[in-house]
Amino acid sequence: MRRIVDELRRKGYRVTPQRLEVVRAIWENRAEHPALRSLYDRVRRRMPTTSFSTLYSTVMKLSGLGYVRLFDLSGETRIEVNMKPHINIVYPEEGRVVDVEDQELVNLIAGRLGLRDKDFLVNIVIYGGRGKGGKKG
Amino acid sequence: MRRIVDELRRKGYRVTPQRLEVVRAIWENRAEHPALRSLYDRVRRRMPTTSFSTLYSTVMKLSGLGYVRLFDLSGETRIEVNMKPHINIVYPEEGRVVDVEDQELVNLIAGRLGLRDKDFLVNIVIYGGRGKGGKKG
DNA sequence: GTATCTGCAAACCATTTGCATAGAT
DNA sequence: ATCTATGCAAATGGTTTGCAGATAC
Repeated sequence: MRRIVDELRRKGYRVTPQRLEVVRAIWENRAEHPALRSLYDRVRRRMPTTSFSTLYSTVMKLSGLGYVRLFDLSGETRIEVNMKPHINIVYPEEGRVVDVEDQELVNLIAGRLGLRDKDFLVNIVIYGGRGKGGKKG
Repeated sequence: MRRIVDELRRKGYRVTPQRLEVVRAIWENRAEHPALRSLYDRVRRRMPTTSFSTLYSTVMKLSGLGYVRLFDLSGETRIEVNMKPHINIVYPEEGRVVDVEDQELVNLIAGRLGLRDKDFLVNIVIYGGRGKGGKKG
């Protein structure tokens, strides 16, 4: 968090109020893996002079530096801050993503599938009831 | 496959040449979990008088009936035909999705996370090398 | 015969890009 | 002073929708 900001500065990137607020919002809302647009709403509450462009370029920078990971869910880009291989339970119908702390299971999966030295994320997508209606998961 | 077509007819949906070819293309290319657009290209090779609209509405129908499942990968909608809980290894950088047949591991995960009666899919997303560059996974 | 399907074209909408100005260092 | 960041506004691109004419039943 502060580490990220320092690292940015160290790498020659500039730390602007907008950027600072984007990083802060990502950090504070990391549990819900927010979509870019909902993150944007949050950021604007505290720093109204932030454009989506700025948020976007900041997120891309963080992703490129490996501080953040992006994945799609139902047509939106969502943010994952936990960079360690771990498990997410995904409820596409509700747009909800829940972190599961079970390193033992992660290791077990990695061992079983030969992912020992791989950088990976386990998304377990839970489909609603009957298989009716739902679109993209 | 033929089952699907019969089922469609039984439910009062009409089986047109275009629709037939869409179902066929989905089935034949199921292993690569094609994106809608690439599926469309395939369909047009055999049945040039098919619009994207038609493909789209057919896929949505199949999804609604529970014959097919849709998920996002790097901004595209991709198709999953295997409706049983199973494991997909996803390589977002290459846009590749590989089915893994390991029912034992699936059961193990389900047991461990209490997903016994849930309808789910395990997507294991493999991130490329350094964490640089890559965008959405 | 008629309710559904097809295909064209337009709408949608999150994302992505270009560029002139502002600002961090 | 310099070089990166900001924000506006336009472009992109896959998806989604509306509707008049065509077609499976």
